[in-house]
Amino acid sequence: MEKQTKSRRWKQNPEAVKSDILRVARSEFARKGLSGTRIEDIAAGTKTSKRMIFYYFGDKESLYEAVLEDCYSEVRAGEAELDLEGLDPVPALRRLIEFTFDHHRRNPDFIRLVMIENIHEARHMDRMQRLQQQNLGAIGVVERICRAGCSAGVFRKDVSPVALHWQISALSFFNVANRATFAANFGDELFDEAGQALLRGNAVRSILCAVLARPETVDLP
Amino acid sequence: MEKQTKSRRWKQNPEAVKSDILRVARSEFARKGLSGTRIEDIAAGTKTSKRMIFYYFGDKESLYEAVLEDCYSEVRAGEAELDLEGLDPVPALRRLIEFTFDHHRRNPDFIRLVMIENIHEARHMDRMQRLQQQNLGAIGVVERICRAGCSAGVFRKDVSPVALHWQISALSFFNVANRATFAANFGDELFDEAGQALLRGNAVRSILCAVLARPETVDLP
DNA sequence: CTGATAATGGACCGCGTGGTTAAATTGGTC
DNA sequence: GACCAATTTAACCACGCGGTCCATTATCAG
Repeated sequence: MEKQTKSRRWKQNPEAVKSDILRVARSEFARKGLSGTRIEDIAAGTKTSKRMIFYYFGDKESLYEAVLEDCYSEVRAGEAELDLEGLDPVPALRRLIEFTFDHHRRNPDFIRLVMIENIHEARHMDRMQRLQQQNLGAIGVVERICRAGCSAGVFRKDVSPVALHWQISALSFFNVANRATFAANFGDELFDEAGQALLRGNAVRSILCAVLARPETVDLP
Repeated sequence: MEKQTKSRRWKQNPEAVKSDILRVARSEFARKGLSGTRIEDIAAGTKTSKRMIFYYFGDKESLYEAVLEDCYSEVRAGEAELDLEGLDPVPALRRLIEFTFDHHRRNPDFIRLVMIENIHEARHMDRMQRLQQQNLGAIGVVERICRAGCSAGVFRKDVSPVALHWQISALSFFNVANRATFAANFGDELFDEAGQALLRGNAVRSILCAVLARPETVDLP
């Protein structure tokens, strides 16, 4: 019984077809949204046909949800690569902020899918409870930093891990999500390398500063 | 020649019809996006017919642009009501942040339209240069505060007005735009009144703190 | 009143698009 | 080879929806 690895590879390969579809669908949905995407356009980018999309995913909405879940998992897996073990609270938090900022920049399709999901008031996301665990993990990182920082006395006693995560997300997310309109309104100076470095530095400074018990004791960038 | 005010009011009233259409269209586009919105749905909410929508606005995309411009003007007009005259830099900035935070919360449809416009990579917004002036006005407020704060020595010398505006927008915008997915992932505790007060206070603290030359000299909330 | 124009109503059209039906091919099993 | 289920192809369909045509009414100038 050497099925998956050998016999399947001869000609038919459903897994490959499915992930091929998911790949193309992700980019289409991210670019055009749920209603804006045409299944035929997805099929065109695939090695397979429109019919197969319905064969494997049922309908448009289910495909969209599969894409969302797929993309989310991948991104959360990427986040898991961040290692803060052994770092003191302040450098750990600094690194977390910088990492998140960069990570969001590297995953614009994910950001766009989340934007789109917000337009839909998270209707589909609500249904996928598989993500909840991974999300708790994301908060866990912040929580550990907060505990360490508080008990060491360097953080304010009243920092809220969720609010802190919110703040990190807000700056990192907005940077990618609203780039188009912000640039259209106020110019694109903030979006070249120098501008991005400035925003990233500002993010670190402002968040750290807000969290520290005595900001003046730490040198901020 | 008492046209607008009298004769028009008898039966026909194009301006009223147009603004009626705009009103309904705004809410539909904000909720469903450009491709997700059905003109017939707009018509259904109007006192007039689908036919008239095309009569006055030509096609769907033009209507969408009209909505965008209309909404933008209204919101920018609302912003103009903020009066910072006579305030010192620090309280002025604090008030600007609080005002923006609240103002965004009060205008979710505007936020959603901007989100949607970002999905479209600001394609339509680019074409409406009528907004540029109003946008410069928005930056002007920040600029004045910065100049005052810098020359008074209370702000860091290197604060960038555009970056500062970016930061204020980021927190205020994300708070409304990503409420759905954030709540789906991490719970809605941050979105009741207490949570919002916390986020608003954090926004003030972190931004102020990042801008001040010597944070420890000012009492932060 | 009359003629011209702006504003409506309502039926209508065409085609893009999500989704399906039915038949053919493939790979594995005995 | 015979048989079966999974996979794939190609043609097809229904209909929602953006947009239009044509006839009718309201308004105003003269």
